[in-house]
Amino acid sequence: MPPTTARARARAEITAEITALAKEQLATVGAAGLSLRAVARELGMASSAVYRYFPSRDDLLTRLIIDGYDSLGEAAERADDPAAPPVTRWLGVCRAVRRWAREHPHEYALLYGSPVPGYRAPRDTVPAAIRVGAVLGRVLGDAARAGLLPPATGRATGALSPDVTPVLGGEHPALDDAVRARALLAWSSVFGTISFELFGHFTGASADPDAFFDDAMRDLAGLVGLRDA
Amino acid sequence: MPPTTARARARAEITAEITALAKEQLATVGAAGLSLRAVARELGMASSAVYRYFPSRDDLLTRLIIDGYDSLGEAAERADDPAAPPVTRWLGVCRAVRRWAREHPHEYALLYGSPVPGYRAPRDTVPAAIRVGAVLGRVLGDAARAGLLPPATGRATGALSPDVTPVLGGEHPALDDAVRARALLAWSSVFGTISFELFGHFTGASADPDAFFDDAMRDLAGLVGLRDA
DNA sequence: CACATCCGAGAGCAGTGCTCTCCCTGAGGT
DNA sequence: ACCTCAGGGAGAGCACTGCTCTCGGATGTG
Repeated sequence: MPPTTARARARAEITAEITALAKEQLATVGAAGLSLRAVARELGMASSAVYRYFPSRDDLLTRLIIDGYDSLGEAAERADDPAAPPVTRWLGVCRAVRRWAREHPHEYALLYGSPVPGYRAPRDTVPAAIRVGAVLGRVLGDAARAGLLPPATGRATGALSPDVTPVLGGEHPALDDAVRARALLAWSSVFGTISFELFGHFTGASADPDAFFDDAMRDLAGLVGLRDA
Repeated sequence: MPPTTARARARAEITAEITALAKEQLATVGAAGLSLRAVARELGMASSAVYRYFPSRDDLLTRLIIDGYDSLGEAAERADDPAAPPVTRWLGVCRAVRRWAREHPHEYALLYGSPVPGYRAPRDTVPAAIRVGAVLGRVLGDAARAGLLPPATGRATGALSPDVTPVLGGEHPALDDAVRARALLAWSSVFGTISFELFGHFTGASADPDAFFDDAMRDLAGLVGLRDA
């Protein structure tokens, strides 16, 4: 259902122009430097006019955040080859995430860095945010179903909410809370390593960042119990 | 050598007052909301006068960053009981870091969140930043020297810079690059987990965050080869 | 005492997010 | 065909920011 009325068409178009320009500005000056007035200026319209499309700067940011999650999620999905063995898949997805992060550092910082001041992520961002995690979760679930996961230890700690089950591989005898908890740990670890690298906490620590990252991701795969063949 | 001249005394005092007030403001409104003018106002002085003490807002931030690293580092050091077994020590330090992070969320975000826009951390922050890592490194080194680490695998990938050796346990036959790399991974994972929790990426995922964190940290300890007894 | 330095205050510049008011255009209903 | 009324643009304005510059007064040093 493309917007039939000319008004709606124009509105959608201008909204897209604004977000595109904002994304450009985000990529160059970062989230904190993103200025509504600047995009308006560059777009040749009064700053007040932009408010017809985005009620506030935070709403623009929310748009960018959602788009960012989607862009990252898509990159992860595209990088995943369901036919490949588990560890290979895991590594491939991790590499894709890292690659995306290095190509879009400001966007990455917006997603996984400090929350924007006084800004609470609205619920709308959740579905997009889950996409990346879901890819890793699928790798885990597929491995379980292929019998490539060690038997569950049964050390269910009750630390996890049942809500995460579907996104972390789904139900399977080899997937108990302990495994899922380790998957969650691995997930946050992936972003921890990437963040550390991107935000400069590793500067001077690794001589070969690519090799270090690959080794680390393989270790994480091993932590959650993934193995090939 | 306390500053004898009254001028220097007053200067140090006012500098301290400014940082204290800035820290307060940081704790309430966050780094992005930190306003030099507000500090000046609350201090009863003209905004321009503050610039006599801090050439720019970023310099104030640098001060807060260094203090933050030191505060966190001290918390970690105080939490470490060198007499305890390795995993206990590891867990204790991790818990202290998490505790500090939860008590100082904005300060934590300033240290480990997105880098401040257009702001490059000066070299001064490095020594303070290393303190936390050094505590974990010491736990690793002590474990190695106590013979509580599995023998090195010898899978030296050359991914690490030799600069990290001293801070990651020092020289020891049980500490090769593979172990150190895993320690570095564990380090970033600790902060990845805490960041995810603090920045809301775990919301709804863990029913018992404390238990989840402890389990995760224990898993990480196992990953680097730590074990008790 | 004289000189130099330090340091506070005020005005001012350029920029920000956001609001309010005014006005015109275009779409929908009668 | 007309009238109405929402949609959307422009401009002025408010309160705020970081930062600079200039002007005096206080303070320490030769």
